[in-house]
Amino acid sequence: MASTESIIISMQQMKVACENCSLHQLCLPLHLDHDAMVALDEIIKRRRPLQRGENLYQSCDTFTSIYAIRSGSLKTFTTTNDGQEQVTGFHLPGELVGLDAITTDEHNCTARALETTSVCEIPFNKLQDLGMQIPGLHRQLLRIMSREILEDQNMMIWLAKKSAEERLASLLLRISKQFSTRSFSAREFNLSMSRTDIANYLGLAVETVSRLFTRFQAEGLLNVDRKHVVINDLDGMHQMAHSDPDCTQHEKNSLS
Amino acid sequence: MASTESIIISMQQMKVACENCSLHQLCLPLHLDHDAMVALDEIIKRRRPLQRGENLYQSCDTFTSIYAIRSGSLKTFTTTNDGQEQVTGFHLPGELVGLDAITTDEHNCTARALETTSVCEIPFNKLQDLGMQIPGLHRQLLRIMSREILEDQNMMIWLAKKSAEERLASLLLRISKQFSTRSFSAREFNLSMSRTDIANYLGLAVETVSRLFTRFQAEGLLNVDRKHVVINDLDGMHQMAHSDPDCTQHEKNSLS
DNA sequence: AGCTTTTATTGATGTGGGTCATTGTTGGCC
DNA sequence: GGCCAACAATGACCCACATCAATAAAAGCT
Repeated sequence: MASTESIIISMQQMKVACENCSLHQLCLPLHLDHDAMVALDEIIKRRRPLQRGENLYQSCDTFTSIYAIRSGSLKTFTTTNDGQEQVTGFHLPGELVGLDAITTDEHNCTARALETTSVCEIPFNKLQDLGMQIPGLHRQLLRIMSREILEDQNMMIWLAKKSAEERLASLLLRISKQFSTRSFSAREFNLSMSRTDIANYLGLAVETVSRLFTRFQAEGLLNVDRKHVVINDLDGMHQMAHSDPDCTQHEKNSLS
Repeated sequence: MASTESIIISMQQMKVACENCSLHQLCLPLHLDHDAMVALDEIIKRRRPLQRGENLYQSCDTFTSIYAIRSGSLKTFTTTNDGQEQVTGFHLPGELVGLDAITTDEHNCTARALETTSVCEIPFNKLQDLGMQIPGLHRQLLRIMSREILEDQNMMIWLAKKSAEERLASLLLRISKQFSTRSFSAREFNLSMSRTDIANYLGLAVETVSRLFTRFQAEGLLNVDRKHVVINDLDGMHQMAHSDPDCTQHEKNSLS
């Protein structure tokens, strides 16, 4: 019995090794050799999955680690000084969170699971040490942060310039693209976040988001039943978002 | 005559050395020893100042360097696929620009001088090499990028949640703070950017910005004559912006 | 199951700020 | 100096989206 259990454990360990992880080219798209991968693997802490509503970290927590999302999803939000919650992002598998805390040594937002979510914890100090040994790792880290800056700037443009329908369409397309990158359907998925979170994130009222879903459905762009979304007309959605289909053209860069 | 000239040149060189630069704790707030400072100094290229309207780099230019602003100011902007210009930021002395290009190896926005502006060019590859030698430099770079992410996220919150008057008040306070950090007046300064740029950046119409200036003046918060601004009531401005006076609370972190 | 709480939808109404149009102001240039 | 181009200010009007209010439908909880 004990031996059976140990076999199970080792299989799980194998399964969660970075080298075998289907996401490793998403979270750290770096061509590491076997030894480097093992080294990276060794500093990563596995944790039990977070339940819906549980916090990965909270605002003002001391910064120690960044986190790669393996499955599930998170929202990050800050609380403004008048007590209002502001969602700063939704984070899907393959993304890193916590990068914004490096500068302050404490977290500036709270990361909360939107569903059962498992993450890899990467202690930042150890990652730094590893950067001394693995050439290119530092540069890769900078690349990832640079990409985050770029994405945030794109988000700023959306918020400054785009109408309600463009914002919602853009968000749905971003989610759709994320699913298809992970070999899931780009057309059919479940939203893990509430209408309130979506509205908050997009800077809109809940009612507006609700009405937009209804309208998109009336126009035949999608079918929606609560969290379940089926996009019928991806091209139409792109037109609605007024972004060219390949909205992430910067991802096709040739990695060094 | 030749000797006099060589003396002048060496004095200029001394003046622009990082070690003597009054901004070095702004652009790279790292406690480097003399040797490290000299090493950093050696990789930095000086260039002739940019004239108003000149581009430091353009969208799609190959990324080679990041730039620290010594004096003057820049705007960065992208051109959306329908040909519209979108200002993504105003950059004042002590700030680094070009960080968002690391991930793509080419620039994603254009940086244009709003007035006569001088910058230090820091070749990125050499900076990386230097990072191998100077402990803490890499971490410092990550810190700076992390801060940029944080600031962009704050900007996203403004755009998503704040009213027109809050946005303009916040921008004016940010500029005011920047001047006071450099030991200039926090109350009186000249805006280097046009109303159109301000409006574009804040996601507002020019007319709205114009009306807001008029209203702020009528309410006694400030006096404005074209580009010249005198803030009469800093506290009132902070109330208008609905941000606690120390809107950059994360900057008071104890650097390692 | 029945209760309460949370979340989503839909309609009626109001308003902040966009759009359009006009005029005033400043600065560059011949 | 006078002309022109860019920039700024102000008013009239309008619409996208917020707000308020009521209802419906899930989701928890005991």
